[in-house]
Amino acid sequence: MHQPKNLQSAGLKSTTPRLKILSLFENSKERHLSAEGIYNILHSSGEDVSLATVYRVLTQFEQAGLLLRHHFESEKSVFELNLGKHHDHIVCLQCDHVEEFYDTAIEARQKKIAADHGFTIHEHSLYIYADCTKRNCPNKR
Amino acid sequence: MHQPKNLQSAGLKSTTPRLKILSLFENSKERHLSAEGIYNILHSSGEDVSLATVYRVLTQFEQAGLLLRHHFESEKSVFELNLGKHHDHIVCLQCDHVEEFYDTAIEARQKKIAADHGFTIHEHSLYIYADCTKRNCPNKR
DNA sequence: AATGCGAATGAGAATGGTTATCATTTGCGC
DNA sequence: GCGCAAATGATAACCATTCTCATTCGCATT
Repeated sequence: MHQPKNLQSAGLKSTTPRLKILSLFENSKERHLSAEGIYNILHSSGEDVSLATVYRVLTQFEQAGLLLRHHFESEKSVFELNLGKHHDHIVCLQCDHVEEFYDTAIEARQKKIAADHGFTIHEHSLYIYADCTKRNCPNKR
Repeated sequence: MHQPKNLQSAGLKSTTPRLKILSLFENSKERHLSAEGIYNILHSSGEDVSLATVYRVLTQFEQAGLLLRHHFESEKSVFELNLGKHHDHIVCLQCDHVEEFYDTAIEARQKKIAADHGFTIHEHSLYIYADCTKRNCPNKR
């Protein structure tokens, strides 16, 4: 019940722009997309959605729990489908490729550290910035 | 040799704006400051430094290794003196207070995870967003 | 201490990502 | 099919940050 399959169960009317953007996230092979990226993809496939609407829809989807927003080192926000499983990210500095990981030990340490400092964790973000040049860097920039 | 005491050893002329900003970081009790914050502090103490200069100096200091730049959840960059000891951050969502920590286990796990994925770590950022309301939240917003 | 020159600064314009405004259009219950 | 609230598109506005360019300053050299 963390990620509703359709828009109405998220309390959102099913409109053309929303459906297009949602299906983009579900079908694109790149899980992590920016507003501008989405706008460009839609326009290059002949779908006209205004940039303002892209931003509005992304924010709504985030609030509805459909999407997660990330702030990597670039200035723009990046979004991914919220599949309900928390994970952290490795971001390639060469090609912007993003890989996901989850580590029980890190999660546990964080909880303990926050507790030791008297805090209650709300959320956290862990981004590892790295080079994947020795591997097959998929989309060199 | 990681954090030069003065500007010339960092290859920077010692000018009034640079000296003021550096001493602000060295003397202010809040280690983490934004460009706007610095501008405001300087102006309320009668020191006139233009906002453009604040931004320029912060960027130069960062490149010289004097300062570290962080992107917390707010849209603006936050800086702190680079004392040469890496650490991560807990950011209070109530009052923006920042606390630092360092955990050997987390560092080790990160290195291992990156290696397992075939990456070479360049750097990483770990921010824990939390509530310190149960403690004495110093500057309620 | 006066000179000169490249670097630094200030004021304000410009930029890039994102949000707000408002007239027009659309989804959808009746 | 009607009607109205909600959603959209076009564009202006916003905010943090960077750029431009004329003026000023640090500092090495006389």
